[in-house]
Amino acid sequence: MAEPMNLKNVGLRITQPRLKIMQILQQSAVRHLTADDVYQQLQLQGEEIGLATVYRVLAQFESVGLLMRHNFEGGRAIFERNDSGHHDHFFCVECDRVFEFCDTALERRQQKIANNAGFALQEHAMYLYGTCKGMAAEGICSVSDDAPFEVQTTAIPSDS
Amino acid sequence: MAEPMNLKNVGLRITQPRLKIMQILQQSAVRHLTADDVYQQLQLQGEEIGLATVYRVLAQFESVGLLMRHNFEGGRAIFERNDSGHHDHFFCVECDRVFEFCDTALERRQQKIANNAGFALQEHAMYLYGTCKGMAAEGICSVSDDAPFEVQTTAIPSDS
DNA sequence: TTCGCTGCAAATCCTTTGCATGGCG
DNA sequence: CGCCATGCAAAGGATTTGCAGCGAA
Repeated sequence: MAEPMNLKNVGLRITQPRLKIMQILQQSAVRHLTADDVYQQLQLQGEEIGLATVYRVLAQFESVGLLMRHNFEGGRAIFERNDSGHHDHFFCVECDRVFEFCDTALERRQQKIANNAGFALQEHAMYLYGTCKGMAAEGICSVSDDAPFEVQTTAIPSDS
Repeated sequence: MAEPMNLKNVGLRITQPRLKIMQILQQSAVRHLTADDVYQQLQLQGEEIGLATVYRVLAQFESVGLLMRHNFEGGRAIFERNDSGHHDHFFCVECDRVFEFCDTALERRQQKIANNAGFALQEHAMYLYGTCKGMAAEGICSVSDDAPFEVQTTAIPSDS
């Protein structure tokens, strides 16, 4: 994966709108963006790219695996670049931010549940909803999307 | 919980539309319904209840805990009666059915992850995607929505 | 040049809301 | 009888689509 996000690699014609949108996705410190977020960024940069094109390009990027589309609560789709391996999400209902984590014990447990039930597990999505540390302590969110919170715990017994 | 779904118990005025909608929710073999599914059922039964009322009543039922609202993929809200305790969902990508399960070890693990990170966990949603037992074995789904598959495992070590 | 891509606007889909009427308590 | 609830229609927000012109290969 030397070139994780390359238009040629996925068979899409190279156009200005696609290049610009990809640039925004790659450079954004915030990993979780709505279509409108991308559109706003384009406008800030003076680009004359229509919202319809943003939707079309994001859908194309998703279909070739460059992006993942999430459907959190609230109805709007959230796009995330697909370059950092699997992880789950924590959504702060107070500050509306999305944090990421990955817990291998949790992953193993999911696999085991599927196995026990005779299900062939392909993938999963887990969303935790609650209040983040900063919101609870001071009424403001203290964690930025730039440095998303991560949990990588592995060895804690499940029945602790 | 002798009367798990009773309008009086939750302080809602008893009206025909609410009674009819509750009846549909209670009698439906399929536990996961969209607002339009409910509306279609009402029309089949010859009821003159507007779609707006369906949405309003479902929202009220949700706010008093009779229903849960899910936002699966696809943008439309899915409502489910809240009479069987918390559970997570397994989607069979072959037969498009939804199964339910609840695993306490998984629940504990989620709580622990949140605790470690300083998050106040309010709720969560977990969706496993894969192929169900029947599909894998015979090409048809062997489990009906009427008798949803359940996993209640509790004591399996997380590091198996 | 060719055919895919884009912008714009209109169309869809799902859901919510305003308002006058109707029905529960 | 007083209000809350409902039906209808219209508004709203997110996303998709039709179509003529533009641009990459």
